[in-house]
Amino acid sequence: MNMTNQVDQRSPRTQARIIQILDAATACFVEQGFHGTGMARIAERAGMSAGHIYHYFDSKDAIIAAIVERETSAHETKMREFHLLPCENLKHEMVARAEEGVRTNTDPFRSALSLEIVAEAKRNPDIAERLRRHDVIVRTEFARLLREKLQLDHAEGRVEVLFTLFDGLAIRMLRHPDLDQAGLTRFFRKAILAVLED
Amino acid sequence: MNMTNQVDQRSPRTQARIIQILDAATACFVEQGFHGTGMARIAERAGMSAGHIYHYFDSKDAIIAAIVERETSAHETKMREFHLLPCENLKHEMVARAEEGVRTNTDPFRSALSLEIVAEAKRNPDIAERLRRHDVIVRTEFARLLREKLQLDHAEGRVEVLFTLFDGLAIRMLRHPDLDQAGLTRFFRKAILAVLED
Amino acid sequence: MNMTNQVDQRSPRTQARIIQILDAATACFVEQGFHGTGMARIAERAGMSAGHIYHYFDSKDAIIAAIVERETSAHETKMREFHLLPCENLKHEMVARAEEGVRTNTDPFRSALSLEIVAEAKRNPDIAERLRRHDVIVRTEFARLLREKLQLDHAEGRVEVLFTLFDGLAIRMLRHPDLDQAGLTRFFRKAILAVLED
Amino acid sequence: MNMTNQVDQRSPRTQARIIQILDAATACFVEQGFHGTGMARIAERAGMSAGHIYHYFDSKDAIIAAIVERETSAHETKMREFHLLPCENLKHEMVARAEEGVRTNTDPFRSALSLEIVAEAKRNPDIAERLRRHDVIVRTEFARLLREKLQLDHAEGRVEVLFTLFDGLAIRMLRHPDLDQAGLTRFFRKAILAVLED
DNA sequence: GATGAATGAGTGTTCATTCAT
DNA sequence: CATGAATGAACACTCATTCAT
Repeated sequence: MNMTNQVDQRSPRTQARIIQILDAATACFVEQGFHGTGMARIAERAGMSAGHIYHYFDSKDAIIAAIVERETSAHETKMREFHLLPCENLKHEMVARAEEGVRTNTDPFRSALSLEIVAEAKRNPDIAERLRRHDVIVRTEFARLLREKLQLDHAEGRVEVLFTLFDGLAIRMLRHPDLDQAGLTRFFRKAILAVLED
Repeated sequence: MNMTNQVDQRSPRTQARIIQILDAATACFVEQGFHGTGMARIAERAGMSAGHIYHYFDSKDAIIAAIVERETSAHETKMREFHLLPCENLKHEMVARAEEGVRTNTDPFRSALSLEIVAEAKRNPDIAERLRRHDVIVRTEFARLLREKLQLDHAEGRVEVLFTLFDGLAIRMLRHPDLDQAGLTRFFRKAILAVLED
Repeated sequence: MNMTNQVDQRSPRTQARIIQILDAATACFVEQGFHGTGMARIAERAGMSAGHIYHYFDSKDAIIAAIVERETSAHETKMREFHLLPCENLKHEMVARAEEGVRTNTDPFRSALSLEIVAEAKRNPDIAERLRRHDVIVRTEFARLLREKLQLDHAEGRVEVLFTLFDGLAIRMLRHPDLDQAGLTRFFRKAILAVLED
Repeated sequence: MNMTNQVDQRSPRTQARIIQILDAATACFVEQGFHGTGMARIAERAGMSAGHIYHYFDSKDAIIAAIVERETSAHETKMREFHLLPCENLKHEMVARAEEGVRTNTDPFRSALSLEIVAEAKRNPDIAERLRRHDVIVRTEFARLLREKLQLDHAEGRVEVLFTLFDGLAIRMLRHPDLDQAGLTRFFRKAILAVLED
């Protein structure tokens, strides 16, 4: 069901190297953007030579593809947890999780990474395709949740608005880095509840 | 108070040239992104030589800065129109405008441009600063509107959520280009109304 | 009939630049081979920056392609001169020209260039194709000459051997740079005459 | 007198490894050229790791040097066989062997290898030197043969032309891969006989 | 004003070679 | 003996920017 959870055939050392590179690259991309980051800088931060990165990744593009894979994979796992929740009080549980989601998505690092991925998707069709495949999955599953567990009609439209809200946070943080999270969360909750209403 | 409304000292010809360049660059950036667009391409599209662009702009960065200026300026003007609306039925008028806003923000060209600017802000502090200055203005004015004309408390928090919704649309379009706009709009309206409720 | 003799649309300055680059590249390739020569060295020798070469040629490969074009073109012109010779004593004229050809093909620069092109053809299919197209032309024309003006049968086979002899000179020079040209020419003539005999 | 016939001090296993590497490298060089072949590819084809090749060869250059050594050595052995032939009918035997030589030298693999070596000699003085030392040997011996067994004067000049013919075949094959070998051979023979004539 | 020739620093990427294991 | 991780120098090529004309 989830190909990314396959047993990794690579040696522990190789896996560690890959994580080193991915972490270094993620940090660089967050700070300076994909195009603003040279392979040399990623290499330096990952503690290896630039040339050696090419033993693990075919190209710079392959690095961001792997980062996207890691992020979307984690996100899908998170989303899947909703299905395990009990039906009763699901709505309030969702609101609680949404509040946690606001905290996560307003984290400067996460929001910056999110934006960087989206920006790269704009000019890299492979990244765009990954993002869309991922979106289909979480969108469909989430709509099914609303339909089956909350007996809501027009689930797709509701999901679009909910996802729009969370997507918007990354840009919001960029425009207003010092926003009052408490004030935001208060009405975020109201908006979500309104979207989840009959 | 508004520097962008200063009488433009430049000759009409010069102004026309500048608009040519800005339009060409905007189109290029939307299609291929800021870093994917070379000065040569902008020049070609603007119908002049690459070198000549430097008579009007100091650098490539200055071009995107001018594009951002133009966009934020237009946006501020749009926002200011709300103050001219009659108090009665203001809420419904706002919802109506919001629906128009959804149409605008989901337009492929506008959403792409919006995203491109945001992406550039991530690595260009000058652009980020412009975006933030602009955000302060529209945020403050819009909050004042809610406070004074709709007698709403916690206006800042409400504004954050409203702006988050609109910002989110550009990303949403990227992730799900074929989304059903009608379904989205229906719950978008519900969310907005909830945020504007006492 | 000869596309390379079309009126050159390029400005004299551009033409001069192209010749500069071609001459510099030819010299470099002769001395250090195609793969042993960096763009920087060609640029230095041509008296311009490396980057600027790309205003005139799309790639390093395009440079060698142009060199091959220039060489084959000149060679075809040379070959075509045979058709203008009077029929009587044509055979002796050919032998005389052959002796001149030995001098040309044993010139260190020419033989080295010739070898470099052939070497490059081995791994660059585009170059190989150019060489083959050129060979078809000169081979066919030369065979026709033998057939029509010298009334020789099996003209193709004779041409192959004659061309083999001249092609061999470049390698011969590499293996024995100090060879006695007079001694060689003496028997070269005998071989040619034998091939041209009834 | 002949260093290549020294008793090989290396263990049979080592010798086998070296042959593996040499065969793999030869095949790679023929297919993709010396510069187009990476050590990784040679290693893969030889069935060992890239690093391990350096236990047997000091460098990539050393591999091609060894290939040249192997080729020239075999060629010298072949040439030496002429001395064992009876004097009578030697000329016709030589022509017969020449025809076999045409077949060998027009073999795609052999001609490609031959050209690759020559190309490498152009930029690697060590290879050039090996080729020249080898040429001195076979040239001298062959001239002695013509002088002593066929009573020919100007043996050196005759040898140059004969060798030029055989060297030319590799290039000829590149320029005209589909040439009619029978037609070529017919006049090849005539040329050789003419060169061997009093 | 307007051109486009020219620069040069910077890019991602390759690959022969080394060496710890 | 054998591996393959690791290096680093080299490479072709791009592009914003300048400037003589």
